[in-house]
Amino acid sequence: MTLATLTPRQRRSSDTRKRLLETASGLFYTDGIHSVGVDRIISETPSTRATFYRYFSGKDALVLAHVQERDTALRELYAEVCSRTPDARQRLEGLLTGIGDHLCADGFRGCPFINAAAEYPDANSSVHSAVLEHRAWFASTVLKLLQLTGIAQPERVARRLVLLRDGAMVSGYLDDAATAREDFRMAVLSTLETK
Amino acid sequence: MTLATLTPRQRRSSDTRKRLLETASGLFYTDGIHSVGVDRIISETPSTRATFYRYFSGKDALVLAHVQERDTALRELYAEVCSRTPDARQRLEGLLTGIGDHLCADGFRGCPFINAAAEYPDANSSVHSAVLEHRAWFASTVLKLLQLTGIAQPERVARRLVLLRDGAMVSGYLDDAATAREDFRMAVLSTLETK
DNA sequence: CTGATAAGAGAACGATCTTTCTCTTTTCTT
DNA sequence: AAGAAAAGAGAAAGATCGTTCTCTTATCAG
Repeated sequence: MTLATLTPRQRRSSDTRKRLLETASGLFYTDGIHSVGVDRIISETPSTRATFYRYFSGKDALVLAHVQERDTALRELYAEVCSRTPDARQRLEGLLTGIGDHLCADGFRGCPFINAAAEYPDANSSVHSAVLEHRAWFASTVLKLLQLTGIAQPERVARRLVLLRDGAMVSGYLDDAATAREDFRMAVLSTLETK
Repeated sequence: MTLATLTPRQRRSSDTRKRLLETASGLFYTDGIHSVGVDRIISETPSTRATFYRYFSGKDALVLAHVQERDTALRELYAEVCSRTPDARQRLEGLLTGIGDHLCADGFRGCPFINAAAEYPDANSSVHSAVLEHRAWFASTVLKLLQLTGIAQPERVARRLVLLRDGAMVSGYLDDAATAREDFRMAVLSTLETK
């Protein structure tokens, strides 16, 4: 359903929901999920409790929407990269340098999926499952790119790159971000070198 | 102060505190810090509220003690490794294979420091600072070992190994642990190869 | 044995959090 | 213009959490 098919009332509704979700997602990311209460989300949107519970069945649904929204945002960002660069090798480089730049961006506080998984250890949790789904998408995306570039042992290299990405996310958050970016860049280069 | 210098009463006291801390540390690690209340810790120790607040000024102090206890435990574990193997190269290998094995151990739920940092993003927090302190110790430990082995560019290699460790911790938690161990092992080997 | 200290047991307070509810106002549709 | 849908405003219930408190029992020291 595109935006044009919506009535103005429905568009207003979806805007309200989007605003609530954006506020929540930002607060969840910067302050941690369990540390942010519904009251704070509502008071900072601005909106009201009744409106919030009209769009979300509860906080659990909001947290799940937060993780899924981050997931779709990254998928769309990657789709943009693909639309600009048809070459697989360039797509891969754009993806990896994008990750490195992300570490140094303002307000970077680590990987939202890793952080969410830390707060939701139960593998049966819908939030935890959403994290695993995103990770599966990312891993398969990297693998496909490597297969297209014709690199040797694409599965092994793909897992190595994902490992480096996770480490860079942690290091960019808890160590110096610029150093983490450079270390990640160097590690990626030596990984992609023919061995 | 050794155990022999304590009076029996003091020994009993420190046992009670230790029991409370061990229960809390286990629950914090497996279920997340904000998800575990004081009531649950007390009911599972077993102990009572009054006793708990005799040894800890509050939950914040308990959380900090949890992180610090994990830190000292790892430092002591490393000291044991050092006492067994005097060679720096063997110490490094013991440290790295120990990390890999740790990923596959029962009840592994990721790095307790990374997880704690996800729940305490405020850099001024005592918990967050304790995480950074542990990471600084680990990074300097790896660097010293590399310097003793006489490897080229020890700072660069040390940062690479820490990056791989962080990635392995995340992957061991959210992906297949055995695969993460093997990927970590291979990445370490290619990092330590002379280039 | 006696006093002091530690721990067990549980009530209770205040704060916070999630959720539900009612009432009013605004906005869009017909 | 009239009715319907959405959002604002705020009270309040119900649960949980962190904390403090009193009272009793067990244990060790002198």
